[in-house]
Amino acid sequence: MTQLVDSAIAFLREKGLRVTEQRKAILEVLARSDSPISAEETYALLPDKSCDLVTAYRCLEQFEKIDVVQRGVRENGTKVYCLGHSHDHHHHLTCRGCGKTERVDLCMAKELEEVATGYGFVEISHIMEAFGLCPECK
Amino acid sequence: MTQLVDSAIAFLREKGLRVTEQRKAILEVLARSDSPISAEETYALLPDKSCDLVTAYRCLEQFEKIDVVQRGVRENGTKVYCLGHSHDHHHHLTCRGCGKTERVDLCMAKELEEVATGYGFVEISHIMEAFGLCPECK
DNA sequence: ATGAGTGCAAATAGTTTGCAAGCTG
DNA sequence: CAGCTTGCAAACTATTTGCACTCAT
Repeated sequence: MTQLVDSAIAFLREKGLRVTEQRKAILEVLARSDSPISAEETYALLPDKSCDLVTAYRCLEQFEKIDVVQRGVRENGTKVYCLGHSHDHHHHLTCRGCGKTERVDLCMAKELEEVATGYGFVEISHIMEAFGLCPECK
Repeated sequence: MTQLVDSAIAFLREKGLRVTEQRKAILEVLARSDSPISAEETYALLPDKSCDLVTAYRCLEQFEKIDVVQRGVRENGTKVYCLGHSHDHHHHLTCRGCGKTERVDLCMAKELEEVATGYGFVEISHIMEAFGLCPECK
C-alpha cells in the first residue's frame, strides 16, 4: 500500500515535480482505491480536506503527464484515474448500477498501433472502458 | 446519402418515435459528417438553426437508445455520435491536432463479453477511442 | 385530441483559469 | 529565494431539467 505510494513519490522527484503534502494525500487515496476514481471523488476521499478540489484536478493532470497514474473515462464522460504506469496498462469493467469495478487485462494497443501507423498517425493513445450490470445489480 | 437518412427515418417510425423536421435535419447533418460529432457540433451544422441545441441533445440521446446512432467519447470526455446501427459497430482514430478521423474496424466486444460474463456481468457495452497525431499535424 | 416533442430559461456537473500567497528544493 | 504549487473565486464547457406550448399521429 505505502509501497505503491512511495514509489510514486520517488517518481515525482525523478520527474522534477515537487513533493507536497497534498500530492502525497492524493496518491494515498488513489492507492487505497481499488477502482479508478474521478477528481471529485479523490477530493472527497481525502482525510479532512487535505487540499482544494482544484488542486486535486491539477495534481491528477500532472500525474497523468508523467505517467504515474492512468486515465480512463466513465460512460458519461467523467475522467477517472488510477495509480499505475502505462506498462501496467489495463482496462476496467464498471457496473452501471453500483459502480463496482473489475480489472480487465484485455487490450488492443498493439493492433491499434498498427492500424494507426498505416494511416500515418503517431503518438497513439487510446481509451477503452466496458460497462455492464454486476451480479447484484442485474 | 439520403439513403442513409431515409432508412434512419423509417427506423424512427418503427420504434414509435415521431418524425419531425428537427429530427430529419439532425439526421441529415449526421449523414453528411464523415466523423463522429458532438451535440454542439451537430447543432452548429444545422441549416439556419433548424432546432434548439437542447433538442439536438435530446434527439441524439433518443437516437442512441433506439440504436440509430452510435455513441463515442473524445479524449476530453465529450460525447460524440455517428449514424449507424450497432451491427456496424466500429471505432475511430482521431487526430489530437486537427480532429481528422479515420475509421478503425478493430473491436474486442467478443473478448470483453467473455471476460465480463466470467465476472457475472450482463448487458455489456464498451467505449473505445484511439487518438494520435495525423501525418499533417505531427 | 393527446401525448410525444420542442424551445427557452435556468440549473447542474465537471473542469479550467487568473492571481496572489505559500512552500519546496 | 526562485518558481513550482496551492487556494479561492470565478469563468467555462458540456449536458440536463422544468415547464408551457406545439405538432405528428
